Amino acid sequence: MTVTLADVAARAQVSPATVSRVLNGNYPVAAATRERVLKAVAELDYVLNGPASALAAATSDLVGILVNDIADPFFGIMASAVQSEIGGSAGRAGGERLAVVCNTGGSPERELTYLTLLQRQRAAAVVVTGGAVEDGPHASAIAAKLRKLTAAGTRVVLCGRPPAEDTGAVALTFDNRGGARQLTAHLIGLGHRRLGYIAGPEERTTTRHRLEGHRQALAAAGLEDDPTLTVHGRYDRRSGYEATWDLLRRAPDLTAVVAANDSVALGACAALREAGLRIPEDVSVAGFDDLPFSVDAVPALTTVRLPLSEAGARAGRIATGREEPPPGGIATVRGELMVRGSTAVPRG
Amino acid sequence: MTVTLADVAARAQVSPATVSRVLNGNYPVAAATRERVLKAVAELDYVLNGPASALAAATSDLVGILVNDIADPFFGIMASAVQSEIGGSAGRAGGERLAVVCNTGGSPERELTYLTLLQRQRAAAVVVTGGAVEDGPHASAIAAKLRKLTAAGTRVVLCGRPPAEDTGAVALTFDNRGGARQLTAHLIGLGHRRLGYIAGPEERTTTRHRLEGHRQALAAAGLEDDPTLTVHGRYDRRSGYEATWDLLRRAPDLTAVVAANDSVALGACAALREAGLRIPEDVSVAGFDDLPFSVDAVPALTTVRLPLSEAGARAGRIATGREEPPPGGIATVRGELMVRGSTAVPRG
DNA sequence: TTGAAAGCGATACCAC
DNA sequence: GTGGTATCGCTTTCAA
Repeated sequence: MTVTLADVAARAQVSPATVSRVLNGNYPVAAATRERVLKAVAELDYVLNGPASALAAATSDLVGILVNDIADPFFGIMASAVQSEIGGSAGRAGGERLAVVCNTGGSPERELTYLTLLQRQRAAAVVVTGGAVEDGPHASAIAAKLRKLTAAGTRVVLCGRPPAEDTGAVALTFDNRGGARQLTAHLIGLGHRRLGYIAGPEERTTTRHRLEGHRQALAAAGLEDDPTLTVHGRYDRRSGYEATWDLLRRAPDLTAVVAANDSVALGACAALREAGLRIPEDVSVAGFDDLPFSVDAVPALTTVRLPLSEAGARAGRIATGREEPPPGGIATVRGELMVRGSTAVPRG
Repeated sequence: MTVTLADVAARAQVSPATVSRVLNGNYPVAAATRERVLKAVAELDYVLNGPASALAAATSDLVGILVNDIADPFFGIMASAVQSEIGGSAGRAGGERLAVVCNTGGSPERELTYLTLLQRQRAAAVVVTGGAVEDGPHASAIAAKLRKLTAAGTRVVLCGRPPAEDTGAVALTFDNRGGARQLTAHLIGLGHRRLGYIAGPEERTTTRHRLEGHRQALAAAGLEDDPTLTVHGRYDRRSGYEATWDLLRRAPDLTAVVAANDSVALGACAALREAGLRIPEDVSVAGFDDLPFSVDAVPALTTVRLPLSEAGARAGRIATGREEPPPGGIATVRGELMVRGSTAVPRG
């Protein structure tokens, strides 16, 4: 029924071993023989059997990419960069690697499930993106899994997530603390004194780090860290919308809102407009990530632009062994403050 | 080194066959035996070897999802829906299926490459999303590949792409023509007479269909189809931005712009604002897709909302055999016109 | 440079 | 309900 390597061998009048060698290209084969084999492959329309190949070779050419939310361009941009980087170069059996983008929905359980699935597939590499959940048992279960993966020869790269101790995983982390500090400091420099802060989910590392940076900036300016000005929510638009109404209720005198993420910032803008406030005349909005559409949505937005593509590309290269991991296995990638004319108009 | 099924069998004092049955759960096994096996699995921390399993069973639990641009939320939303639908139910070997999201970048070559890669992996199903390229040789090469996939038992579902003849692929198509007709008719109903149209890439099916719908609406209203009012570009923001400037140069008197896609619409808005025009007072903007962020970016946008999640979910269910394919293998999914208060203010 | 043959690890058929 | 075992298709020594 299906064409096998043996069929190709028969047709080309060579042994299966030779066909395998031609296909994998990592072995000397006489030019004439190679021609004959390639011809047979084409004529029979032969397609290598991936599972059989992976079984025999004890590795596959799958590369897993874990993302929290595939519908969020933040991850889409990173995943895209990783993928184009790993797909490019030649690998085994046909030269192409298959990138597997897995959507965890931010749930540690699904993250673990996907890691197991990739382990089962004997993935060549795994890139885990996005902030981690800081819950103890989950974190250690994931660390244990990462350890097993690296032990089995799978390269593991954490992209935009803090290093995992003793796992053998390489980490490219974003400077979330520093970025948030810069962002808030900029607003304070403009004259803002009452700043609302919309944070992400409580137990995430990104949430905590960004919040810490925000507080550092407040402290550095001698401003009080009024707890009523901080609201937690999810990393999405709706959450930003609701949190902003919440903030306006609690502190009608605020003049700026810092959002821990671009989607959240968009929701904040929607709420502000609905409340009859003008951006940036009445309230300045600032956010993290700087996704392309935010430029259109909020022309005056001030953001910290994270180098998603660069980080993703680098993660992809490290995952495929085309770039040396950073010394110590950890590198910190810094964001850039993007100012698009936000102004300070302390109200009242 | 690595733990195999045989090791588990030895430890549980049963045969490999029994372990396999317990793991796959599709065979009667005595409760006591099952317990013992599960215990051994846990103790040895055994992980099934996917490739070996796929080889022996002649199928894998991989499901491929092809998208044109993973950084575009349009595809992210669909992919997310497909994935959550296929991951949900129990399958073989552990109950989980692995969704493989592949980024083709809109290139037919890469599409073909990925289909081959999935064929090589003996994927259980493939969901191909987004418009197809209408180029003859490519189209037929892809059709041939789809035919081979279905012949090999892989379920193929086209989601948001026109049916492929005689391939055995199920098609869920969006009513792009009808949607575009509705959209343009709505604007005409508001009083607009000079409408710019920003189309997608020339050779795409979605581009052509949406443009046809637009023209049908113009014709129905007895309006001339001025070719200078139509501009082609890519399906992204930048393209919308450039095309809009182009349109404004050619036809300064236009009062509405229809964009073939949401990202394009955002770019159009940016250009209009930059040109000093107000939306919707001076120019009304209308678009396709209705992505979440567009609500914030362009509160007055009129769009055709495509049911991306529903279509994706349905594609996922069909791909996993949990929903019957539509009669004839083709179903048309209709979009909904979303009006957010765009107005007609014929200028001049 | 090429061929022969021994696995790789799980599945599923056939007995018992 | 459970065990034995041929088999899946390819890779990779080892020889020639």
